[in-house]
Amino acid sequence: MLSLKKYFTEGLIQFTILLSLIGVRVDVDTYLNSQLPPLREIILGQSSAYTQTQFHNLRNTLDGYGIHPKSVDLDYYFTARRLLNQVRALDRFHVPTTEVNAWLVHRDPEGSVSSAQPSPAITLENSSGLQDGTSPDNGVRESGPEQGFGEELEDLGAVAPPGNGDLTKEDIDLIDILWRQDIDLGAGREIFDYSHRQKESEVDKELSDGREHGDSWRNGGNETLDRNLLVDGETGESFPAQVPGVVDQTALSLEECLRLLEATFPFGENSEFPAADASHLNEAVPGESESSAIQSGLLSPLLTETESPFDLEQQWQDLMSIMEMQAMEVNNTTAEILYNGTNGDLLTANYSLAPNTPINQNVSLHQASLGSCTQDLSSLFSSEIESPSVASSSALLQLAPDNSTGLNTTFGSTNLSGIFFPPQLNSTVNETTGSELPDPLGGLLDEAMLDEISLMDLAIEEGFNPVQASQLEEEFDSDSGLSLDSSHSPVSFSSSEASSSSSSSSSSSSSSSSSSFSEEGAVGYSSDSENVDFEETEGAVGYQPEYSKFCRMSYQDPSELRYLPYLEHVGHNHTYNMAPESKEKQSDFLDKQMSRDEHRARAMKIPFTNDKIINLPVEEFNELLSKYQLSETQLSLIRDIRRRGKNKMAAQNCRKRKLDTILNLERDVGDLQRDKSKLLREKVEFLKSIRQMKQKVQNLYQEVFGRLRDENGQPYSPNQYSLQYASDGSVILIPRALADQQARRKERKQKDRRK
DNA sequence: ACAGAGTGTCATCAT
DNA sequence: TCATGATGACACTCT
Repeated sequence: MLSLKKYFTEGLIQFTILLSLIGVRVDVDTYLNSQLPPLREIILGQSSAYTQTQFHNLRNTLDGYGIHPKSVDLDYYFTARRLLNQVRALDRFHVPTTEVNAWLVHRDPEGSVSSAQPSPAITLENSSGLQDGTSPDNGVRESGPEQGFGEELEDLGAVAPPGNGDLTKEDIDLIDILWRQDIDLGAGREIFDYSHRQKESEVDKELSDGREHGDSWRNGGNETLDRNLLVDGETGESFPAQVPGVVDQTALSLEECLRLLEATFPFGENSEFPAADASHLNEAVPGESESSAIQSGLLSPLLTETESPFDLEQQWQDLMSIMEMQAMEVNNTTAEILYNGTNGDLLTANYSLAPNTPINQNVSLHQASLGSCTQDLSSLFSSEIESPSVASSSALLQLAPDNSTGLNTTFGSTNLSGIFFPPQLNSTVNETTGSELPDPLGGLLDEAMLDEISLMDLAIEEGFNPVQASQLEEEFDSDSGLSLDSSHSPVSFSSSEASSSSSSSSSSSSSSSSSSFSEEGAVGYSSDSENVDFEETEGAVGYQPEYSKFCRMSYQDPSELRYLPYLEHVGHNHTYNMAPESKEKQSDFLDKQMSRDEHRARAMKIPFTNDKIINLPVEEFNELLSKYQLSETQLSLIRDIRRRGKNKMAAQNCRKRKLDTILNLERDVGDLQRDKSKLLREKVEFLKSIRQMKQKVQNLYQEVFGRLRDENGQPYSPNQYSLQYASDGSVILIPRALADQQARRKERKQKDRRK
């Protein structure tokens, strides 16, 4: 997958960028029509995990194109034919216009067309205001009242380049059919408007992105989703509102938006996800069904076979391996859904945001579809999507509790020894050992079983075989073999980072970051980034071609790239519509997501991300450094960041190893204790057995000796005679004195042997 | 207030 | 010699 990603991003996209830069008109629309007709998205929704590919944003916003890259189904890239097809279609490549979301949520106090005055954030996001010429028009038309079919076609044409064949006739016919089917439900024509769908796709994307980024998603999703969704009072079905204009829609209050959204998506009591995602969720995150499958499909074959209790270890290893295979299958399923699914909900579903995640009303679309730097893509894809290992780990984490629950349920409610060992085993043991002896094997069984089960539970709770997860991670994440740091994930930022950043004021070495805080203040991230005086930057001078490598996008103004690394934690600034205190909260929220080194890097205007600084191979790292004219202070900071970052990961590995060692020792101690008790029980058993045999021999001796008679028919005196076992197996009667003499002789021999 | 866990960081050594 | 990993020790935050 990684190679695919690299191939796609570094090869194809750059080629595309190159073509567009030299003036070849790039439009993916035909390609999409041939491979993925827009109707598919109209019917099924968004289909690709490529949610943030914003390359060519500038050019395409300029052109007013409207195809969102999410519509690109990644699966098709697996075939060379598709690649070829794509390359052939490069001259008509389409690029998303995320500004649609921006101005839709923009609250225009003037009540005019809001997109006509793009805020600085919009400008940044869209790589300048070049789209100004098109987006107001689009905005009015797309959000305008329902239009006739002819107008609709015109509208489509307006969104897409005229005459480019955005929608084939079949598509239009299908749209028409669908529209006729749904029009009685109150759905307006524009629900099938491709550009309209596209905007909703953007919203979906933002929604999913927002979920990935924590509690910031919902607000943004509300604001955008609700702009044109109303609920039928009778049926409860949601449909696009026939709102006369953008302003009216955006004039909805947040409360109204929330209400509308919740009415639109009856998520259920504690569910954030639409019902449509539930199936995916089930597929991706095996819950009851999966665990029950494991119970029936995995346990039973093991349970039905009669195995020695000493094969327990092997049994459990088998079981664990099967479960891991199941988990891998689940991961594959997850990956497929991620690539083929209707939207990015699964991403968040895998990370299982708490159903009751509080809604941050103040956080909006800021994390949605950041301007095209693949740093965002890498943070999303390399660590979550394109790296199945991470996705697998998430799936594993999801799988594990379910499995453990299922197993616990099974084991807890069932006689364990009865399950794993047929009754005859235990009964046999009991019979041979007799009633007076404890049942060593039986007790051992239960003990071993419980211990093994607890160990298994422990392994599951520890993250379901973390060793394998890390191996998988290393296998797929060849870019950085040490990418265990989950804090880099945009979803699961470490609270410690937040804490460390918040604790920076007490740290002597963090004065710069503190000052940078005060400088940056509570005005909002992106605006801050934009307000940075570029000319004052010590380093980071000049656009470097490497940007095309590291930030795979086609920004034409290099200056816009300079501070994009800072935006890896920022996302878009859609906060211009927010109250200042909301911005403050968001700023604080995002500030706390950044580590101290990230703050330092930001304060020092380091022109690339900490992730690159830390994880790039040394050759690439040095190459990267050589591309920029960095001051000594910056270089020092960069090297410190790299050292600290690597050391941080090393410390995490070290602690993990230490913990594993402790756990292994704990397990070994338990095993040894079980072995010891088992040996003790066996010893007791043998001693008892020996005692019984001695008793039997004694009884036989008495019986035989008592039956012997001399010539007079009198019994022999046990004091004068004794029975002796001859070497040939016979038994002879000899005088006691001779027997004692022989016995003494034997003792001497034994003593001599011992010496 | 305190203890303990978790984490980041530094120093140091090993590879 | 440099880069990097491993690890003990310390400081800090959070629960």
